[in-house]
Amino acid sequence: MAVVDPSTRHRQAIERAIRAIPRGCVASYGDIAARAGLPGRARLVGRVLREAGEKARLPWHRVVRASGHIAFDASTEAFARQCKRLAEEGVIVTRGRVDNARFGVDVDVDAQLWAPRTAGTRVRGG
DNA sequence: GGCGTGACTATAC
DNA sequence: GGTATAGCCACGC
Repeated sequence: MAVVDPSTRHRQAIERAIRAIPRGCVASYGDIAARAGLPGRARLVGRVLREAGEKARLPWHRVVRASGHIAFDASTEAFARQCKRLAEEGVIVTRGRVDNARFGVDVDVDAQLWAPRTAGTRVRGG
C-alpha cells in the first residue's frame, strides 16, 4: 500500500508524545523521542517542534534538554516565551533551567501517563 | 551522494 | 554543572 512517509509517521508520533506531557511538568527531547517509538532521535523532536511552530498548538514549552536546560539561549525571545509559559503552569525556571527532579515526568507516578496504551485506563485526578 | 548544520544525548575530565 | 568529544539522524545545498 501507499504507506505514508516514515518521517510523517514519526512526526505524528512525536507530536502525540509532546501533547501527552501533563500540565506543570516537563520532559526531555530524548524522552519524547523514546515515547514516540524513536529512541535516540532527540534531534528529530527538535526539528519537528521547529517546523510545527506555535501554530501546531503543541506544548513545546514543556520540552527541555536532558539536563533541564532550556533549549534556547537565554537572550532569545523563544527562551522568554518558554520560561513565561512554564511559570504560568507552576514550573520554576532558574538560570535557564528547570528542576527535573521536581517537574520532570521521570519521577515515578507519571510513568503511567507515559504508558503506550492503557486502554483508557488513564490516570486522572490532577 | 558527500558535507555542513542543528530546539540533542551520553560520557569523560 | 561547565567544557570537550563522539554519536546520532533528518534536511538543504
